[in-house]
Amino acid sequence: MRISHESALEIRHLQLVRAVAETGTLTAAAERLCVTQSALSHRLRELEQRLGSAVFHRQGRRMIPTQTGARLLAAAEQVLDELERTRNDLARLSAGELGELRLSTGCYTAYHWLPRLLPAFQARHPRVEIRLLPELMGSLFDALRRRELDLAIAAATPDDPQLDSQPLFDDETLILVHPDHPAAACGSMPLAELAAERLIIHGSTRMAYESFLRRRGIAPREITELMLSEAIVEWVAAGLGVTLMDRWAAKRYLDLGIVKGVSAAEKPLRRSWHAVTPRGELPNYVGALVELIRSNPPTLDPVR
Amino acid sequence: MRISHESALEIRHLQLVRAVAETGTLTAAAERLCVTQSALSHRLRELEQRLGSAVFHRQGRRMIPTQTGARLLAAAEQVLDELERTRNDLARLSAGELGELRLSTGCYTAYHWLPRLLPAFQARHPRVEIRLLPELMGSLFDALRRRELDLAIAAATPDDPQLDSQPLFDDETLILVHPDHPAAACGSMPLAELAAERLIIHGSTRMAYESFLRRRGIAPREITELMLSEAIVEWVAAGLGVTLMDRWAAKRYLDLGIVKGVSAAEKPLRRSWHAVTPRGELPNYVGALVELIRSNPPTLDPVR
DNA sequence: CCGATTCATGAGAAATTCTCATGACATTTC
DNA sequence: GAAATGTCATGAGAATTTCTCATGAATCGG
Repeated sequence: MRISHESALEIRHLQLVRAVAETGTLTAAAERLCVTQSALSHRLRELEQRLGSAVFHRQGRRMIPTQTGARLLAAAEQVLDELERTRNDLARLSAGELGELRLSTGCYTAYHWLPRLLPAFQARHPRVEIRLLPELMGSLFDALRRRELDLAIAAATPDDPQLDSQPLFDDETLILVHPDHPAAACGSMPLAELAAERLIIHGSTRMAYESFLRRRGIAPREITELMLSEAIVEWVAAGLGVTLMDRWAAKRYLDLGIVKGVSAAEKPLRRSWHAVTPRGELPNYVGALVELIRSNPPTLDPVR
Repeated sequence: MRISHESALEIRHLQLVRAVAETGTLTAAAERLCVTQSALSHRLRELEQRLGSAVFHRQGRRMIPTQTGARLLAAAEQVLDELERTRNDLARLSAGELGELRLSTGCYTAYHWLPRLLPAFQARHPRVEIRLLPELMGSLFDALRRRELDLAIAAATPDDPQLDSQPLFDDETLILVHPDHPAAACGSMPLAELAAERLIIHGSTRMAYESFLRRRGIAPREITELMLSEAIVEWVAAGLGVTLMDRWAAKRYLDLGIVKGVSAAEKPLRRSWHAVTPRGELPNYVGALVELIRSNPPTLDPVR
């Protein structure tokens, strides 16, 4: 059973107050609100009974706000305006014009190619804010499941019915060596030879590469971890070791000629990158960004 | 017939969003809002249908706001908080603790004695703002009828069923003369003798006094209008003429001895001041101020 | 003083919003 | 992995709210 309780102010009351205060009569307010005058009269009576005090003075045929009415009018303006703004924002949200896109790659890779795509994306979705989240609790996929993330770029595809995945682009991981390194001449290098090298590697990718090599039974002589790609390349260029780096991340340095990139001799180290999203309805701009990445896989060319 | 229309956001929806966002589940929210879980489930479904998009992600047994939900949550906080503030203010308004008291005397008289009463009034009604309105369209009584005024102090009582009136205090209007004036010695002066005098008078009271004298067939030799009581007194003290002034307004200058006050010889000029208010319910602090004035009629003594 | 306009009111219809009784699904526990 | 527990979803129908319609009463202006 539903108990009739001292229900508070309703939107309907605020609309009434504003319309009557602005038009000066119940009749005109009724027309504006598309109801009968009688309905508003009942509404007003109910409101005044609830409040226990008059909201309008009945001055002949005019309705003049009491002090109570004046305070209600102020509330009405504020509340109804906020609801109007909310309506607008929600419309833009569902049209995908407004929103937030929380993105992570779980490693440093996006820092290289994402900035190149942003101008094109922002041109199409000017009011969508892209937030690149570097640090997350647990794995990338957990964050997606917790809805703390809208999009993850990962080299692995998840086996989880709650997550959707689609391929973005393939890339080859090169071995970067000093130009005078023997492998530089022949253009490839057996992975096993890494055992004789010092491997210099980016901190954020260490785990991935280390386990990748371990699965092949390869243990580099020494692993040095640096947090800056440029520094890694300088070390390699100085002959202090070799590194593993995705082709498009390395391209800058290869063009400079200070290091050489060689493939793994057995077969190239290919990595397949995927866009992973939570299953279910997503803002359409998420799909738009994924499509933008797919159609403009990382290169150093400008994006149309 | 009532047409089912795309009604917008309701308070009820905002309460739902806030409660669910804060508690994390529909069930807990239902308990907080004192309805069944089923009711909230229906409400939420209806809201999502209206908006055309999900408000919460159903993540296992947790409800996580979507971007739409997040925007709604922001609106909910703002709107519900404003409604709470409104409730508070309305409660204080009807308790008379908060409000506005628009007061006018239609002439300058209140400037003399009202300030003396204000500290006592403000101590009892700290959040009531007194506004002294000097200029009004039409008469004082018209302003009351139009509800532009809460209280008028007038020497006349209105004959209008829409207005209430109650006596405040009586006062005598003195004739102020130069200490060497012949009337100063005997303490009174026939009104008729004003015909031989230059009457110096305050602009705001000119009309009242002039018609008062005319009704008695008295026309002063000359009338000079000044807008500052102090200036009027200085003129009288310089022997340039005489003036009419309420006793309590004149007391300051009488004490200084620079002018003398005498009564009308026929009988003292008594004026009966009244508090006039619009009929109907009034904030109780209006009555409080009237009572304060009645129990502390104008003197120059401090008010308890 | 009459006609036009306005707010108020009562009765009953219409629409909304709830509760109750379940079902379906996920998570935790043993 | 089955049972126990807790969650949201759903359909039907009751309870409540809120409206419309048909008037009455009061005010205003010529």
